[in-house]
Amino acid sequence: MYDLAFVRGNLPLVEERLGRRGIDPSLLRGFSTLDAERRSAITEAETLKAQRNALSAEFGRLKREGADTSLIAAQTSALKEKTEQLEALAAQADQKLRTLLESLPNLPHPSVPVGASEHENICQKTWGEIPNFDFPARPHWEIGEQLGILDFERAAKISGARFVLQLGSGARLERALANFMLDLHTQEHGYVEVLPPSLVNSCSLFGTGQLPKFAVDLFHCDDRGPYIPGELQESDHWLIPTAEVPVTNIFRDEAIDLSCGSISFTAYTPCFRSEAGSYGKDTRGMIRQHQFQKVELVKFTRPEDSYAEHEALTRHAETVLERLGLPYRRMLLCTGDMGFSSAKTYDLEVWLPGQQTYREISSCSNFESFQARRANIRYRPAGASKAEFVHTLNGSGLAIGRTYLAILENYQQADGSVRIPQALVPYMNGETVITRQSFGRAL
RNA sequence: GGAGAGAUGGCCGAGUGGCUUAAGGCGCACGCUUGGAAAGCGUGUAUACCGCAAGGUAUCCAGGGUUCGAAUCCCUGUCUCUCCGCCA
Repeated sequence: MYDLAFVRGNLPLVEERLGRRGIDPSLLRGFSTLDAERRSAITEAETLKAQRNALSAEFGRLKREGADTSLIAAQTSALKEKTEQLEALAAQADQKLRTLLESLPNLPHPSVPVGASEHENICQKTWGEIPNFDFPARPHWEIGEQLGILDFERAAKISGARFVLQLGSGARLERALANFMLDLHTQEHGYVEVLPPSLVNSCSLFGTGQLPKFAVDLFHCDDRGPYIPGELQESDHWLIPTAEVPVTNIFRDEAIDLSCGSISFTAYTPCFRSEAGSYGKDTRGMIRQHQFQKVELVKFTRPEDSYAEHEALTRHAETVLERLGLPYRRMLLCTGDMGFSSAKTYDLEVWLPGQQTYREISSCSNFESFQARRANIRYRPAGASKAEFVHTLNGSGLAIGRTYLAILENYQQADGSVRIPQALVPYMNGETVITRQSFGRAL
């Protein structure tokens, strides 16, 4: 969400930047009228209220003196009616204005290339050697199922499509990755580990920008009744689509201390996504699941630090891939491919030999003050009397499921076994290769 | 799930219909005092919105209601605490 006064004072700029995102600037056409309507209604209503307050004080004085008060009582009653009408008018205009502003995506940073789709993203770097196998590279679902560590059929029986059951060394690999990533970020990159709730209320989802527009992408619990579109509650429950939501909302409605620099959190959580609208896409394997686990990086920074922190955070995510020896490239997303709340995003894409393609494994964004304004997260700049909105950033560091399958595909061997990257061996209790294993399945 | 008690400024806490945006204390900031510090004394200390400004409006958990007038009375909701039940 943008600052009202900023939009008012910079309408052409806002329209131009929205245009870059492919948003029709005529959306803002009603802004000026609505803004004027709102302001005049507020001014009038407040003038009347001031009169009413003065009369009420007078009433109290007369009452104490035992004088007649019937005239003033009648006057205030009449004023009250008029005031209420004007207030309703102001509230209506305010609501419309708010709805308009809340529906607009963040303005792209000037360094973001203009483009309509992912095809216009810019590759900024590539890292690592693409493996050259002397046997046909297989996709992870074949590798995992043959090793007995991934079971998609039974997961479908238990829960339905887009779930996976991990077993034995396969389950352990997931845990090893989580621990490896958390240790790296806490011990070498200065993040504080947090373990947030996996269910959040709708106010939190509004704060990070998922609500009200993207409700269909989320799982909603009906323990407090159905979701009424647009209604924000503090007591309903949604499954988190990413740890970004609970972690960014840690400081919702607070003023935090950034005098010593940024605050950095890392969190390992499950993530739940409805994947509505992705029917038939990535149906095989564990690329696109209703549930996956992710280690997330979140930063709260002063505005002047946020772009340097964005580069740092992205490097932190890249370091995970480099330590694991997984080839990747860094893409600077164009305006048309960025998420709703982001001002600038880098995607990290890992090489998947089984599919001969790069796939997104991390998305690192600077939201500037967009989320902070929605979630009301502020800080007091040194020497300033007024609190300002912080900048928030986050990135996957990394999505575990996709890291997992990248390891299966990049470290596969001719005999179907999978080597464990050196950095993970200590987390695998010394295991260096995953070989075929069975767990009660008739072989 | 049942019963009860609460929610007031950065913090503690007073306040049961008008003189309360809110006593008092703590904290913090500035000044005086001091060789320096502490103590002491004094002054100040929320946010948002409207307004060119003077100033005004709103906010005592949230939303409704009663009233000429609500922090205060009524209703609903949320959260916290205590006890009981159930439970990893």
